[in-house]
Amino acid sequence: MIGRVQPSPVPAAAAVDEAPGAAGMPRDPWALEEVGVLARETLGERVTAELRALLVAGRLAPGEKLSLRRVAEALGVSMMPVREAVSRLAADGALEVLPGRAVRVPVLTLAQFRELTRLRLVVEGFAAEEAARKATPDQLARIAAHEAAFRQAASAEAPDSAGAVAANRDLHFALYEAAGMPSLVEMIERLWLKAGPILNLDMRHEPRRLKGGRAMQEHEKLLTALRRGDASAARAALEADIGAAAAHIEQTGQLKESD
Amino acid sequence: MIGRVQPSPVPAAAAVDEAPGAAGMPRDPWALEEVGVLARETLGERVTAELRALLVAGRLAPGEKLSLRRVAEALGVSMMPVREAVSRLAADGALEVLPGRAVRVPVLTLAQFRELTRLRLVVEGFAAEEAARKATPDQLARIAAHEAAFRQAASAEAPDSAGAVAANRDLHFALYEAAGMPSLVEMIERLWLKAGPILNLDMRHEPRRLKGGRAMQEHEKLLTALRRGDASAARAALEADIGAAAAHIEQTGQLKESD
DNA sequence: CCAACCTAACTGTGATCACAGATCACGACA
DNA sequence: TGTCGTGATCTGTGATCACAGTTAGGTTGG
Repeated sequence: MIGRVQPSPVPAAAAVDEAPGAAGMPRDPWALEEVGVLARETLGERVTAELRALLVAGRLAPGEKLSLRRVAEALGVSMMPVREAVSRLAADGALEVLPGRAVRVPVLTLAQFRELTRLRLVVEGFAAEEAARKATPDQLARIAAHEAAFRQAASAEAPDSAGAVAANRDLHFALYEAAGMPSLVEMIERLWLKAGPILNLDMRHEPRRLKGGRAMQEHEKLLTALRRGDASAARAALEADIGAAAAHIEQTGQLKESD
Repeated sequence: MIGRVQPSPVPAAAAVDEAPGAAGMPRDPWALEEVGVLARETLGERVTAELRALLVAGRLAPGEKLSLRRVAEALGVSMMPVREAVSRLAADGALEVLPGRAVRVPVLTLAQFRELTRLRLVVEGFAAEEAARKATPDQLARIAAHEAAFRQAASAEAPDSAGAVAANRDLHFALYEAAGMPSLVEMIERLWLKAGPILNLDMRHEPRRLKGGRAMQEHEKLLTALRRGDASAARAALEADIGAAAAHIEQTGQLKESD
């Protein structure tokens, strides 16, 4: 069910407020150069972003079926933008459309999950190395902030599972963006889109499980490695983090056995 | 212009002939299990595949503008499937849709091309290692066949540029599929989709340029490494192949300087 | 009481229409 | 002669309608 979608479908096209009215009297050419191109966000992109967020956050469970019409109704838009969004996500493998049936969140095979994990180790490990070499102090501070947020959310008396998931995601992607390679970040986003539903669904379900303690350790090692500019240590810490999470998922047995 | 699109737009829906008529009298249940689900290919997927093929083959030049209506007319379909195809390809970065203007093949910045090359070295290098470990004799034979085809097409008196491009693509992807990791292959396809237009447009333009000789050397080294199961040698050969091609592209100066 | 059929609701897919915005070319004014 | 305004044309985007296929539920026959 898509019922509990983010409750802000109505003010859809109200985000582009800074349109500078008419362009009458260009007396001050400097001011016009600073406004940027005011990127118009199409409805389809908006729906795509919405679904992506739900997927990486694990709020759409594997096997859950989606209906174009219901999603459209829930988001207050026509069926058209939803079709576009689903097309894109299906092309990425983040959703799958059964032949004549419905569109649903893919359920990963054990083999598929293991392949995904190996790819994450290769790609995200490379990103960690690169980030260790090129991260600026400002970026380091931002990563540290997310690490603190994760620690607080995960180690509190009443663990904030949603907050931990979000902080973990922010931490990782702050790291990856520090590598300064946009296409690499997109690549990793695609991997997370596929693995997100299981990974974060589980993390949301049992918040403080060994994932918590282990993740915090590795995050700390990662930070010190980044501060020293030690690429291989950063890679090792990140690989340990990914590996620990993957091992935990595997032993919960939420994965399909064969094809 | 989409004018010189593959000249087979008319027999579009004529490929799914093996529909077993009516399902009257299921006397032989065994036969029914073998037919598979006869994957119905939707029109949108067909158009997507068509455009993908054009892109990786370099038959759509960077900066070339596409029109949904013209592509639809050229392919003999409605505008709808083309929209879906363009949406998917745009999500992959293989096409880009300017805000209010048109959809066009992206023109890579020098920096973007270098990033893409680095990612290819990481990902395709990993695939080569994995293939060296797990390739079966049958897969090795297939790779060798493509290598022979490339050699013949590239070293002939009148070089067959289109054939060389196709053989090169087949060779590489036979290698990557030998790694036995489907998601990895998809990942590499996405990279080729982005880099294909420049890479193969150039290869098509000047067929026997140093790219030819160098590529054949590295392909040969790659094959011997695969036969020995030498993972690091296979990676080295592939990296040399990619690096040589990339260096050649850079020195032709077809890339935008900044953003 | 169980199984098989049959109907009604719902699925994604494709086509067509409507619309705001951008592009481009022609023509008028300075 | 150079430059700006202006209208026709074409762009992608979104909505609505139509359709074939599937699914699920209720009913009927055994």
